[in-house]
Order: sequence, then structure tokens, then C-alpha cells
Amino acid sequence: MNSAFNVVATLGSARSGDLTLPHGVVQTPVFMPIATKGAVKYLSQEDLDALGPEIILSNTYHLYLRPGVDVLNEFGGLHALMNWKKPILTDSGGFQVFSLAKLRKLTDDGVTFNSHIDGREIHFTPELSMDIQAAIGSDIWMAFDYFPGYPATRADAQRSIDLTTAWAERSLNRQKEVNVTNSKLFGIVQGSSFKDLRAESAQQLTELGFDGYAIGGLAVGEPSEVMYEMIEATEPYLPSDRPRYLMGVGQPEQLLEAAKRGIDMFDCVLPTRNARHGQVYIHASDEPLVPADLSTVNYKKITIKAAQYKIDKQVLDPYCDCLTCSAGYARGYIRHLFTVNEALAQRLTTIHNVSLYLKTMRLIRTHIRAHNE
RNA sequence: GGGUAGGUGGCAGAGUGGUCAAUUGCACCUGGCUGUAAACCAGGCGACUUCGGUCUACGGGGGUUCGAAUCCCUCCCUGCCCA
Repeated sequence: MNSAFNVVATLGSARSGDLTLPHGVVQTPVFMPIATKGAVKYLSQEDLDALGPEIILSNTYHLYLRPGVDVLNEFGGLHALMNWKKPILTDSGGFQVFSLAKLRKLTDDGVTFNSHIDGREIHFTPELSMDIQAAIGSDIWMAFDYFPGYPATRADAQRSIDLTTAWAERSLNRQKEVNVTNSKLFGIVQGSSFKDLRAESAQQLTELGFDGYAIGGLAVGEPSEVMYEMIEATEPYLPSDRPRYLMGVGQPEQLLEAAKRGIDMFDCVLPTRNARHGQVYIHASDEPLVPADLSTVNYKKITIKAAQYKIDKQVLDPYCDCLTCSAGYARGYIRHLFTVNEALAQRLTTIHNVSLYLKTMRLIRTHIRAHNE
């Protein structure tokens, strides 16, 4: 019997595996660029093809508002709508319970939002989230969870895992009814900064049985060390033959540190959002971006909008081979594009940042796999 | 030549006796963004400073007043109208 996820190599606690999904096999550890509303902001499908992400992430809540289930059904899902052939993971909308907190009412049944688009009232439940993800036709669905925000009291954290477990079970039940595309469903561990609650949450979800397990509610303001501790507190309770996904993380070194603690999947807005805001991740030197011993990520972050780059003729990142850098775009030119508010600025930096993130993960993966051969 | 409106920080443009080193916007500078309500947000933006202040500033010069960007005189400059 073939498992969807096969670990093919390990290096310490780090693993590399093959995750088989309806739209292809994804090698882990993997970084998923974010296409919340069905597009990686500023990138065309051609740009994405050149960058070569193995899987992208989209958002159930946002796609539900627009284009809506009718349009998704009409097209036969998000893959067809986007003209994207490879796997897609969809977040359940659970995080919007947090990020749109001012517009919501929370009950055991679910969450009532006022749409951030037009203000109309929307009642979001685990069942609705599954139904929408079915219409989207994503490869990986996320259970509808509840993240209480940070910091959270122990009572808040306890409520978050209680609610999350209850909603996870409802997500699972509904998914079984509406999943006709062999999509996978991941549960989401909560528990804030409480190790025992993290462990408890992981055990409850594992008992329910998911295709993969996400760790949510981290990288939300707590120190990195706390985040690593929470990963370490959770990881032993997750089945080793299922992928682990650290949601929303993070800075390059956080990806590395988490991968070294057994995390297989990541997503984060930082490379794309920072690119749009003029912050660029570049190689710190001509040393390898990630050395074979996985000791560090050799990068630095620069503010390309800064005056110091006004007449800088250097390529954005001299040690990078992405579309932007190999084409030879100078720092001074990209700064100029930001100054005059030309969209090309955001496109060039987004291509570069996503490229560096993907390269970071590819190197981590390669090093883990090389170690076992 | 006559009349009239006006000259404020890089620009535009408020203020019209004290709470004005001077609202606001743009530009400029420096940061921050971690399951994307984000081409966004925050801070700075006369000089010096022991961070308490000190000095120089609202076209130039002079005056009134305890006190002037604000009132008066004069000069310079600009827009508009009439000749």
C-alpha cells in the first residue's frame, strides 16, 4: 500500500520526503509561495513556471468572497481558473478569524464575519470551509481552526485547542463526504506558548487521523526561541510518516531551524510582501546560501529603496541566477522603479525574493538527501 | 501709468496679534512587515544641543506692541483688470 508521504532521507531530526498529491509529487522540505486570491502578487504563470515552486498556497475565505463558489465550479476549480498545473494547498480561513478579528463574532458553531469587501455578514463553519475547498479542488485542504492571537492566556490557549479539535473532527467528517478529488486534509495544532497544550493538541488531532499535521499560531510575535521550543514540544506527538507543516513561517533562518527540527512544509508572506515593500533578501557573500552542514542561511536583507542604492550599478544580487538578476537589472534601476512607482519594481523584486526562498529550501533538501546516499 | 490680489519651510497651500519652528498634502529620508483587508504602515524632515533648551526663520528694511507670519510705513517682486 502506497503512502502519500515517504521519507526518503534524514539528517539528524531533519527529513526529506516525497509527498504524492493529485497534481504531482512534492519533494520536502518545501516552501509554498502565497497566492491568497489566486495569484502570487505581481507574477504571471510564466514567471511562476520559471521560478518553479513545487506547490503554492491559496486561501479559502478570500476565494469564497471572490470569485465565489459559482465561478470556481463553472471553471472546474482553481487549477483551471489559474491555469496552474501543480499542487495547491488552501488555508481554511481559520487564520482570518484572527486577522479580521475586528469584523467577527465567534461561537462554538463557527465564526460570523463581516466581509472585508462589502461588509455583508458571512457565517463561516468547518463544513462551509470544506465545501469551499472542494469547489477550489486544492490538493491539500486545511481543517478549520481557531487561533486566539498572541499573547494568549492559558485559558485562551485551552479554548483554542478545544475549539480547534472539535472543528477538526467536523472538518474531517465533512471532507469525507465532499472530497471527490482525492485531496488531502491536514489538521492544525494550536496551544499558543504552552508546551503541554501543544502536545495535547497534537495528540487529539493524531487520534482523529489526518493526512498531515500543521503547527499553527506561531511566528506571531513571540521570540524565535519560543517558536522552536513549541516545535520541539509538538513534533514527538506527530506521526513520523505524515508531513508536518509550520504555518506562516518565516525568515530564512527560521525555515532552516524548523527544518532541522523535523518540519517538512512552509509558507510565508515575507518574500512576496517584503519584495513589494522594497525589502530584498540577497546572498551575504559568495559562500553557499546554505552550507552542507545546515549551519546557517548566508543571506542579508537590504532596503533597495534606500538612497544608498541611487547610483549602485551592481546587479540586485550578484550571486543569484534568478530571472531578475541574470537579466542584469541594477540596484540603482530597481530603486528608481520604486521611486517612480512602476509595477516592474515589485515584479522584479518578487521574482528575486521568491527565487531565494525556493533556493534556500532546495539546498536544504539537497543536503539532507545527499547525506543519505 | 491707474486699479486690484498676493509674496509662508524643496513644492503646493493653511494660519491672519500670544497655545507658531508654523495645520495639511506632495516630495524626500529611515525603519517595520511571519497560515496577505498590506503597491501597506510607522517615524523623521531649519540649525545647534549637556535633550532642559538655545539660536535663526513666514520677500527686504523700518515701526507699533509686554508679545508680530499675523497690525502700520516703505522698498522690491509676481498675477489679474483697465489704459
